Amino acid sequence: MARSEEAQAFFHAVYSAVQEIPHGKVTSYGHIAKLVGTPQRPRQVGVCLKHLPVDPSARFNHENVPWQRVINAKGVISPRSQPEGSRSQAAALEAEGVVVTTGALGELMVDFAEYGWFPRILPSEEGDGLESVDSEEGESDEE
DNA sequence: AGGGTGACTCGTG
DNA sequence: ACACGAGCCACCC
Repeated sequence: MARSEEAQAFFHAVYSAVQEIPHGKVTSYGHIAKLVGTPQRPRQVGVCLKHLPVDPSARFNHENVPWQRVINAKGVISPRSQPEGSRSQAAALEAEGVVVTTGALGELMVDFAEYGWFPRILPSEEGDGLESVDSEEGESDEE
């Protein structure tokens, strides 16, 4: 294996958590990090998605992991080295009914109040089952 | 083998 | 409200 078993477990946990995001909803890198029990590593969550295999035969790949449903804490589709990346993410989200708006600076944004998925994280799940309670959140912000 | 980069966040000033 | 700095750590020179 190229990666340490520890890192591999992290990748696995992240991909599994992302698969829990409901169709037509979005969450943040930071929230995924909390779901897998490593709240101080939202950045590594980005690394995992960046390296998500395209190859359909891989255990986790672009087809079975809804990578497009993860955006940053500001409600913006994170800019990449390649502009097309964020564009295709926006397209993938719109394809499942998510409205993506364009800000003054060209940022591709999603309204968390409308599409956000931020289930409460129970202490007993931390770094273990990584299952989550899907409570209808009353996230109020963004405007 | 060593250092820079980045699909992030949060605390400060 | 915006700019920085620190923490994080797998990848890629």
